[in-house]
Amino acid sequence: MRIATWNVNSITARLPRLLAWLESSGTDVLCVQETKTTAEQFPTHELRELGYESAVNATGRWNGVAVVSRVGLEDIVRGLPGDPGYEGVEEPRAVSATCGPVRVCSVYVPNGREVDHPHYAYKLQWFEALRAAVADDAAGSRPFAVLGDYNVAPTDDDVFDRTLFEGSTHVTEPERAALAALRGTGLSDVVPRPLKYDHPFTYWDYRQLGFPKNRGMRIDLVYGNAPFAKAVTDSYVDREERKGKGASDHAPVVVDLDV
DNA sequence: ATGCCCAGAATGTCTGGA
Repeated sequence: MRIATWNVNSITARLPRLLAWLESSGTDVLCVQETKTTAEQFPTHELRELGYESAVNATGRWNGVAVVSRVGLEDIVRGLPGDPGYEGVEEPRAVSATCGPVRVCSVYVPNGREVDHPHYAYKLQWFEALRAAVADDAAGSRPFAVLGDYNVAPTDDDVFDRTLFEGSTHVTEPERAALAALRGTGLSDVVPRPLKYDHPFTYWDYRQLGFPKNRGMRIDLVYGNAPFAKAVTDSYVDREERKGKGASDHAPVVVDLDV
């Protein structure tokens, strides 16, 4: 089984590339982030024509997540129990589903903006809600993974130049502690192999030749429980999808499983 | 070559992204 996660930065803008990539890559289950649509605008019908069902949690121009599967889609849970919300509004940042033998949770963790911004406190609160929400599945015997845009670089090697990130979100100790707490439920980081260069970056800024200069970050992560991790046969970043006109600023992370 | 922000809502110019 081939599972992937991809922050598409608008599923409407990305639809031609998304449909082509699903077919060419042979992906069975795709966790999507930043759909930037309402649920009604989500391309459910186009995906169904390719043989994929969709579980969508989306409300408009910001955020939005989905699980797209051609191997079954059951027990859909939209949102996160205990989601703290931002400025009184719960945002569409999580959706879970069971796809054949595997359960997945597609997440779009809040950005945080600046360390002294309320959005940063919200980010840490959201991580704690995620930890609590996935603890049972993480400890279970069924293969389970939380896949998505975590908006945290787990180590200094996961950014192209650590000195440029001092004082910024995505690299702070509390954010990395939140990742460690999540791993503490029984999840481990399924680190992909890079297809080029030394580090498996998953995001490159659109500006200033970020991608050609490989000024990237690894912030799209796959955290799998022990049965999931044991089944992994390969994992890589499909950086080809970051190339050319009409690309997202994130590349898909692909995981192959023997399940 | 992988190439010097993009998307959405809106129609001028913000917000958000990381």
